[in-house]
Amino acid sequence: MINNASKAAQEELKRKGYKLTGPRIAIINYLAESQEHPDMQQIFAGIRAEYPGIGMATVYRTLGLLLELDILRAITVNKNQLLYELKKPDDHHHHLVCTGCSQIIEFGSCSFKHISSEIETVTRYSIEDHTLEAYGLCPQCQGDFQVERG
Amino acid sequence: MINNASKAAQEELKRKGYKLTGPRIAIINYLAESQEHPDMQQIFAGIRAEYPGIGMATVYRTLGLLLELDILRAITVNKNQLLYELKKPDDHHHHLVCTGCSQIIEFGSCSFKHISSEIETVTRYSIEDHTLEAYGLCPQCQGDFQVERG
DNA sequence: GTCTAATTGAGAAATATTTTCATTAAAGTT
DNA sequence: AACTTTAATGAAAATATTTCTCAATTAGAC
Ligand SMILES: [Zn+2]
Ligand SMILES: [Zn+2]
Ligand SMILES: [Zn+2]
Ligand SMILES: [Zn+2]
Repeated sequence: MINNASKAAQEELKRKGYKLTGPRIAIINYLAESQEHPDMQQIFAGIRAEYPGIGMATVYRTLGLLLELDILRAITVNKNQLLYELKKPDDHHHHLVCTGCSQIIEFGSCSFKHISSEIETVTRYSIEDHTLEAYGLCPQCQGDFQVERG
Repeated sequence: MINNASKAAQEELKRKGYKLTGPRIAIINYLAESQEHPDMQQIFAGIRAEYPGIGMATVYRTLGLLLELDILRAITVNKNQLLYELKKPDDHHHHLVCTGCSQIIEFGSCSFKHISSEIETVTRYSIEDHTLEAYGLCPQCQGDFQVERG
C-alpha cells in the first residue's frame, strides 16, 4: 500500500472480483506514485525496474482493465499519445498543456459543475464525468517565442 | 468549395504556402461535410469513395499537417480511438459522449471562458484553446439500463 | 509550355497492440 | 498447510497501425 490512491485502486479490484496479483499491484503502485502523466512506454519501462519479468501484454491488459473499471483515466494531449493517471479519491483537476514544450500542469478550478445540470436538462443525458484540457504557452515558452522573433 | 469550413481550410493551406492538391482537397471536403466525428479508418474509407487512388500515407500526412496548422482538432473519447473534426470559423462547442452506446452530441455552453483569465493569472500560462468532454448516459441508454435491472 | 520543388502512392519498414496457449499463482476449501 | 479451481501471466505469433523511402507525378511560379 504505497499510498491512498494505490490502496483505493487495489480495494476496488478486489471488490469487483479480480485477483490481486503481483503484476497488478506493481502497475497500480507505479501509477499511484507517478507525479507526471506517463504513457504506455514509460509505464512499461518504469514497472520493469521493480518487476523485471513482467510482460508487455500484461501491462496492456491491466491498463485496459483499470480503464474499464473506471480506476484509471486516459487523456490525450498530443495527437496520438495516450497518457494515463490513476483516479484519486476526492481529487478533481484539469490539465494545462504547453504547446511549446509539452509540459503539463494541473489546475483545480472547474467551472463545469456550474453548467452541468443545465446541460443535463437540455440534452436529457445524465452526466457522470468530464475532462477538460487547456492549451497554451508556459512562461518559459512565451519567453522563447519572444527571443525567436528577435 | 463544398462549404464554408472547407473554403476556410483550403485558404489557410494556401496562405501558409502549401500546395492545394487533389488529395488534400478531397480530405478537407470529406471532413467539412462530415457531421459525425470520424476516425482515421472512416476518413480513409470515405475519401476512397470519391478519390479511389488515394494512399494511406497521404491521409496520415494530411491529417498530421492539418493538425499542425491548427485547422483540424483531434479528440479522444474512448481509450484508444482518435476522432477528428475540422475547426469551423466561429464555432465553439464541446462533446457529450454516451458511455453506453458511444453516441456523441455537441453542446455549445462553455463556462471555461469565465475562469480562463483567472487560470492565466495563477499559472502564468497564456491560454489559447481548450477541449472539454463530458461523459454520461443518453436518454436511450438510461432506459436500457432500467430494463437490464428488471 | 517549361521548370522546380513539393507532394504523392506503393511498398517496405518500423511500431504498437492483440491473440493464443501452455504455465503459473491467487484465493477459496478442506 | 496441502489441495483445487480458475483467473492471470509471459512469450511468441499474429494483427494492426503508423512512418519511412523513393521513383513518379503535379501544383504553382515564371
Ligand atoms: Zn492529471
Ligand atoms: Zn472539472
Ligand atoms: Zn464536435
Ligand atoms: Zn469551451
